[in-house]
Amino acid sequence: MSSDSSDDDLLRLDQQICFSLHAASRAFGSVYRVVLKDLGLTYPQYLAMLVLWEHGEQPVKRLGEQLRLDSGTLSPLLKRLEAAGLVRRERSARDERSVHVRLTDEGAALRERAALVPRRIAAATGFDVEEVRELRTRLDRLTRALDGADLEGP
Amino acid sequence: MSSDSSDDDLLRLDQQICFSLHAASRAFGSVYRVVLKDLGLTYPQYLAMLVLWEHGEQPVKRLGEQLRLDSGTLSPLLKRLEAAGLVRRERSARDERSVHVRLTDEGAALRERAALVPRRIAAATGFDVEEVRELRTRLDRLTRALDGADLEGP
DNA sequence: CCCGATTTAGTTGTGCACAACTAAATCGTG
DNA sequence: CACGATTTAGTTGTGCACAACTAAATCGGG
Repeated sequence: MSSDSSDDDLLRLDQQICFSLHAASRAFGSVYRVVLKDLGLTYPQYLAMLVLWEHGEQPVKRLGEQLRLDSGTLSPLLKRLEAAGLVRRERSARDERSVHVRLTDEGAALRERAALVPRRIAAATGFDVEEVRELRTRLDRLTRALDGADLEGP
Repeated sequence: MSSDSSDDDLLRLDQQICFSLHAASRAFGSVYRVVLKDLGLTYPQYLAMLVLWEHGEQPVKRLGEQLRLDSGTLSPLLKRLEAAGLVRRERSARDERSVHVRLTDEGAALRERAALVPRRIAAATGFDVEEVRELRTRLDRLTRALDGADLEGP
């Protein structure tokens, strides 16, 4: 990093970095909201369903690790999915601390209709597969760096 | 895009794209939350202050355009900034529909302490200036594409 | 075996995002 | 000028994110 930038320059640059990410994330959310509307899912609910469709029944804990969400977010979200009849939650008999989440028949069936979603999203981005892959790689590296940052004073 | 990908492949790929962005945005939020804590600002409040520091007094409408936020989000956020003594809101005399937001002396003074924030964030990312610039360019292009998407069915 | 530490979900409270709506001021056209 | 259309903030309701906390089950060292 160039050490001759003024703090004022950095304040502007800084705005653009964090803000671009923030804006892109919300723009994605808007597009998903429209596309997911007739599935009756929100964007975070769709992410949870993706994990369940791919990996099947699992405890809340593991779902949270894959989604990077804690129980404070997942518990009410899963309750809503259960109320919608898409999943069931059951305390494990072996370890009564953990709650296993599994798809209902209806939840599993929804996968068929969800299969149309990715193409519509991909079309909306206008990005090709290679470009998306590179962007994803950078974002994942960024996430890992941010997660591991120690944030000592300047 | 290759047309020989199965819908199942796309469901997985799709998860990774939207999810990477979602995760990166939240990871950024976490880092900002820690760094901004002793300024008494949240991440979105900091974004609003950045705009005010750079462009000065302006109506809620224009603030919303720059932040891509509507009044439903901005009104309570600005109320909290006002309660914290950082901004004042006043109905315009010329057009009483619009409310002008301006920094208080305290709000303007906070800029000095905020000047330390960008370097700490930049350090946490581990990205160099050029890499950040390229990532920002891609994200902005993505946001524009998503904003302009018409979302016709497949 | 026992009791403190750990693990796992859930609850509570705060704040952001956004859709849908209301209220009031202003604009524009006949 | 009158009056409907538009603009601008604000309000309400839903859902997500996360910190801080609680409750209950399990684990493990003495």
